[in-house]
Amino acid sequence: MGRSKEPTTLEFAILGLVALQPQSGYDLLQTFESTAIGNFSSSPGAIYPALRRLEQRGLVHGAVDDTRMLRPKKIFRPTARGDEVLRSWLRREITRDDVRRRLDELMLRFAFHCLLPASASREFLDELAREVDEYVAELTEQLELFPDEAPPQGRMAFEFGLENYRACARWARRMRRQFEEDTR
Amino acid sequence: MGRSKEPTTLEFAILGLVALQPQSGYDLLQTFESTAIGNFSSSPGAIYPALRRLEQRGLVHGAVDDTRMLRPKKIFRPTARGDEVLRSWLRREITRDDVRRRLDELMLRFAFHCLLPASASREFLDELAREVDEYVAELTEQLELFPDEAPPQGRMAFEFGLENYRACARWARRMRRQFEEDTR
DNA sequence: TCGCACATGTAACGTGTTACATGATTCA
DNA sequence: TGAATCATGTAACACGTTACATGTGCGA
Repeated sequence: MGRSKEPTTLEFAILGLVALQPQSGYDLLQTFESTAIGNFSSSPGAIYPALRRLEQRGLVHGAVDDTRMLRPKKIFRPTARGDEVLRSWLRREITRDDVRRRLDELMLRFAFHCLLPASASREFLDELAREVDEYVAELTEQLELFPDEAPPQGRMAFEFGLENYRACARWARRMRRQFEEDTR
Repeated sequence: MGRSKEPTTLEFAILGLVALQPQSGYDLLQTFESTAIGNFSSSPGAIYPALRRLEQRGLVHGAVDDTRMLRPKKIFRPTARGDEVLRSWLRREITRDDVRRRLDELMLRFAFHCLLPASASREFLDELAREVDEYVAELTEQLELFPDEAPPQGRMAFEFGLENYRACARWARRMRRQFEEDTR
């Protein structure tokens, strides 16, 4: 029963999906191919090995579903430990590095926040807005250091990154307001 | 003399940097650590092997700079073939898949567009705006298929992606206007 | 002479990508 | 009976990450 390693983003994605809805490897494949979650990789060559790793580490368990239809599927669902690992991932503090380089993983985390009480989503969005604001301030300072005589395209690409982070902060605040309305 | 493989994003980043300014592996390391380009990985363990691959494939060449200072550095610069490969990468048509999953690589490409005449940047930005618009339309349709009764966070995360692409299209058009002003 | 910045690497490891293999079940 | 879909995998390969190794020249 592996203590061991931090799951991959892909493994977390799979863990979250089977927590939302227990399903087989093939079902997962379909999901990855047909929905936006497919941005986190894809293809049997990644999914099946990831599933097996999760099973070896005791985070998911597959049981054969013999409500005979086509072929019997192995339906995976999180174990108690898997559920724990997933939830602690979802609640994990948002770091500067998450914002810097793993914004997509943060969004994946948020997508699974329906597994937690709404208060967790509120905290997530507050924390995100704060972290992103700080990072935007940092980037803005860096932008001012760009020499004016330099060719413009580098600066422009940088500005795009900055724009995205500004949009992220706005998004977080807008979503946050929706949670207030929903729970009042 | 390797014909051979498409360079990695990291390899293109390095190729572009030495095209802008010939430099040593260590200089590259500094650049990756200290600037926004560091979002494309980092650390000696990636840079040095990538440099050597580029050299083996004949895309860059390093010459020892013995204008004796500290230790002699090996200064890398693109070969004729490397320059060609770089430029054809910069001019490559923008695909849906680039937009879907490699927006960061697209921005890297644009950042190096100062190596090309301004007309290339205009074409790039026009093409990007068009491709992104189409993709936004596609995503908007998908958004409408989300069931209303589903938990909201998944939809919200999806909306964030959509927002980013809208911001991207706006950015492309704004930059495009700057190029008109600059060249009129 | 101690330590730090300069400068360049290498080895182990895990994981994702691509491409291929296999076999069951349904339907035309 | 053949094709398409369901369902699950495996093998080769390359790359990035992490961590470690090594040595030089300079200033305190």
